[in-house]
Amino acid sequence: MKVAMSTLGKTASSSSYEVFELRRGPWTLEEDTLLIRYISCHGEGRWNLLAKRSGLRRTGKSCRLRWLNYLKPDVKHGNLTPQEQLLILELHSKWGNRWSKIAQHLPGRTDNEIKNYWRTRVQKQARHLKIDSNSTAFQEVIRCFWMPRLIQKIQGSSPSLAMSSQNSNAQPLNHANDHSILLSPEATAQGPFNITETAYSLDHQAMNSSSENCTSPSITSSESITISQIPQFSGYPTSPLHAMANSDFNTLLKGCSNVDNISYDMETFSLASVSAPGDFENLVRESNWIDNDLADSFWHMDELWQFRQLQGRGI
DNA sequence: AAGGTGTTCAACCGCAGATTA
DNA sequence: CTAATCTGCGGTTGAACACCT
Repeated sequence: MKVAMSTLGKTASSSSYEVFELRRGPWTLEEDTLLIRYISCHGEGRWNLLAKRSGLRRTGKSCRLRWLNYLKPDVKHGNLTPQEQLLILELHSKWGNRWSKIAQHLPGRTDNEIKNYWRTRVQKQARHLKIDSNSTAFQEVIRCFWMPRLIQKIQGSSPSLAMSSQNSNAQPLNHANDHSILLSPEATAQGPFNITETAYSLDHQAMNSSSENCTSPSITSSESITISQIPQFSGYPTSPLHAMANSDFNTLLKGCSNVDNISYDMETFSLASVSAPGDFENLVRESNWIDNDLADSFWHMDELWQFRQLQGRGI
């Protein structure tokens, strides 16, 4: 798959018109190696120069994309965790398709990956339900069914989340604008999404019934944070996160990433405000899509990535 | 087993704003 | 100041794979 430089129009620098062909399409192992080597010697940035000097027959754009989305060491490969999915849903409700902005709050995840997740998973469900993914109705579905399920999943996979933040081993997270987050030393060391020791206390019964009456989980807060310390959410309607704004769940999410500038609208939150339209409740229950398609949709890409890494090293 | 259909995600494209000469 | 170039973003595409009939 090759394309002559002259066909690229504006993309190609006018000063760089040369008589060689640019490669397109999937990157080969050799190209990856070349790019990694070049960047390890010269650093990233100045992509057009990099493309010329590295010997890669690629545009600077293509090199940049390959590096940022795939080769960069801190890029996470593999399935999005329920925590990450939850954060994406919440941030998308606030910012819309601002993928790069959302990605900034999911360390190791790229805007491309988040965009793909949204289009392939979230929008797919909207299509199944025959509603516009940008509609208020679909937002309701996400808020009342999907998010609580993800929260359940998070809870289920991390029994220790129920532990109180009063854990004697807890220590303050190094978080610029937050003096309230308490994480165990292990959790802190594990990185932003390993929050198993984060204070997290929810009313299980309310949680379990959330998909039936669409009432967001009621809170049995251990009050490790005060309302004044909780950032204010001003985005689209209240969500399970809003519902839990007075709980340690905020601690959980904040532990997930740098969401300092997110604003939680505590003033507008009330349990009454999160009741769901019955139509969607039935629709969603009948289609049974949440459990099957979303919360449980985990793949096994980690192994593939590790395999590729080994290949790259010639192992 | 084979062909058709659906899904995923890496990569491309066009555009706009930022930077540089 | 202006034009050229670079960079980053969001939308879209298409190859590869999975699933279904």
